[in-house]
Amino acid sequence: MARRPASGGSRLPSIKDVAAAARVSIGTVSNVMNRPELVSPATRYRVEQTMSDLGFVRNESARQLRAGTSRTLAYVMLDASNPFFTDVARGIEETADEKDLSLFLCNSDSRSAREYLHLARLEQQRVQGILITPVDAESPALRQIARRGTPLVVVDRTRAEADLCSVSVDDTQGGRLAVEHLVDLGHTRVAVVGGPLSIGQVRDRLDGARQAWREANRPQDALIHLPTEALTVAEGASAGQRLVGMAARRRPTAVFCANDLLALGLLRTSLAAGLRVPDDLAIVGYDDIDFAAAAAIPITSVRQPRLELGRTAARLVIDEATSARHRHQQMIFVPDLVARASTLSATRRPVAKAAGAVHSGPHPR
Amino acid sequence: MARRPASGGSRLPSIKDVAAAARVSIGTVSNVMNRPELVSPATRYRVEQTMSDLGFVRNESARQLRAGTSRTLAYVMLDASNPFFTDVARGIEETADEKDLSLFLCNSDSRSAREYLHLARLEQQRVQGILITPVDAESPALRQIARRGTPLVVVDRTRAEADLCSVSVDDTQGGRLAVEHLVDLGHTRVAVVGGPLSIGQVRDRLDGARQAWREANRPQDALIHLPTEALTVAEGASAGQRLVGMAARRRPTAVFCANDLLALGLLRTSLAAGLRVPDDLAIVGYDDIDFAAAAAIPITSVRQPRLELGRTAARLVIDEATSARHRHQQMIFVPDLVARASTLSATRRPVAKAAGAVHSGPHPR
DNA sequence: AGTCTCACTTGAAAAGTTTCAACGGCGCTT
DNA sequence: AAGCGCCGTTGAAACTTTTCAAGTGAGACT
Repeated sequence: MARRPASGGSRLPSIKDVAAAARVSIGTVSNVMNRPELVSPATRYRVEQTMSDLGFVRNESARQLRAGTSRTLAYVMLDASNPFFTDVARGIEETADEKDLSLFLCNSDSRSAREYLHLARLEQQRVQGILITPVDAESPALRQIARRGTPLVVVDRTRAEADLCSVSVDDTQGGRLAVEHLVDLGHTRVAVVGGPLSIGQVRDRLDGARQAWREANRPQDALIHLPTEALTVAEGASAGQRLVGMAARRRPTAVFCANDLLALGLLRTSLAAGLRVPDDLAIVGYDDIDFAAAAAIPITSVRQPRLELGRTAARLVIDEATSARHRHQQMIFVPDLVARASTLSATRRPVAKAAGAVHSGPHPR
Repeated sequence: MARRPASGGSRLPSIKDVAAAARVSIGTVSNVMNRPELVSPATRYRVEQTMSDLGFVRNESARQLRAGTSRTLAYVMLDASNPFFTDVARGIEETADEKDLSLFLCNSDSRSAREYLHLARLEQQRVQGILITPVDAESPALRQIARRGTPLVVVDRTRAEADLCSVSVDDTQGGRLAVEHLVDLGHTRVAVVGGPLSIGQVRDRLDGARQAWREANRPQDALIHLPTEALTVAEGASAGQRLVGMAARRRPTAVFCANDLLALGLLRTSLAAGLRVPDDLAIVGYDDIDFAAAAAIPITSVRQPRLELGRTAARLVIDEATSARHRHQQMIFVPDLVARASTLSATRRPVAKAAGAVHSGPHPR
């Protein structure tokens, strides 16, 4: 059983107390923990007993100070309540587990000030590496951290300058896929929903949408933009209100939402207002979070390989931390479109199974 | 601009380097950081300049080793991809921010081994306090950690022994609310969906459901249990399959799901199979996550005050860490029911607005 | 001129661990 | 009996910071 140390205070026993109680030197106790093969079985056993008797807990600060290495990675998430990012985190975790590193999650909640605070603390903590989906991918603070020696990789964004590792998905291409899909289905009035434009992902996705629209030779003004303040279900619902408020003949017959949360909110408002989806209004989302497929009318969405994103990012940061000759890389994944009921009307649906999701392959141009 | 230290290696400059470059003693540099009012403005300015010139980053391990205090809290979450827990985390964060503490999130993913690993590392890290939604609330490991001196509070579970602080919501009561609601609506065949029973929350919610059923004098065998392997959308869908496979006259007319993820999965399968919700099948979920309200048919759910849960837990752990005379407390919140379209058929719906969610007050017995 | 105060600054100890050169004893070999 | 190598153990230095008693010097007061 664990007992408190005999001393009056509540101080945890140190390696010194263990050494004294086990009648060995401090060095031996340390060896028991770090290189047990150097210690004779008898001594080792005695020391281990003493450690558990005393309730010894190794002091990580001291360990790290002396040894100079830490065993943790950190991921600074843009929005912990968006399942997309928790899935990325899961991917990171997988690789971290393999390498016996632990992962700390921090949430910047899209606020630069919070992000900065987290980064400062992580750097002071001398974590092995930082993964971050930054509020602003071009921030010079990121490079500074990397330059000072903490490996850092940008997740889900690319930096214009290639001065850092980054792992991302081609958002422009994703936007194109979405709109090409709608064009293929014959839609001629389409709305793109999303904002704020300060978020790079949003900009790129909408840009891609516009490109595809232009290339399909559709008139500029038949693609309208409904701005939102954030990428949330509530904002999606509010955009939906604006949409259903429009006169039926002016109203777009399809919308592309910059992420699935918006799409979910918009779907709900539209159904509540009596619109039929997809017949009156087709909806495409982005991210393919589980909730998109689980919606009552499963939502067509641009799928990003989020677990793979996380895994790759973790691999890169570990490489940067351990390999002497590391080159920065910009990895860009290609998204694909998962067509579901929110765009495929029953008559056009290629597969009879009502519940089935249809994975499109790489999209034909 | 930040420059690398002159020395060939990539070692970060230490306080000693700063002192040398600014021609002051080490103690003065430390004072600049920790008690700037003791340092003359001129010196302070010079030291601060030097720090930023050299790209000095304070070593948190050394600071913590010497000062003996840490400025971080940690929350070990049961399932980072369940929005309920990220909302609890947000509540914790709020309080942590106020006290200028930073919060690290760890994900045990419902696996004891991972949980144990995280706890061990956090204890070694000497964090200020640990908040945890444990896989097993009765685990003796939790008490041991608290006894050794790391303040620890259990979130969303109560310990049978009151040897730790805990903050939770009355799950039995929540189960009762759900089933009372269904009984009030006249349902006579009800299914409860959830598992595994090793999860305390699930046990309590189902117990509450049974109690309410018994008290309504409904026959035992008219309340059936559909077990699940986990509390996920996929498992909910699979339970839904079993449900729709039943002969219509034997099939329950309402289900109570142990959480909203199950309810979402089940809702989707039911709709896909052509059942009308709530007329053929009424559905009640648990947790009232945002996605429950955002579903195409908004789901009636038992609401827990999750932000408040987090805030309170954080306050308790901080109290335990700082106040000399702290008494362990078990705080139990009372859930309430949010009635929505998934149980209120159009004819019975009390409010005409199609999209509106109806918050029930404390439920009448 | 001597003493006192005050505002800053300094130097050294201390925190708990890791690391490594050195040591002691033991069994072998010659 | 002397020398050697080996195994297990030891002791001390080092990591970077905080803390605090003590020191310095300038000005004020008597």
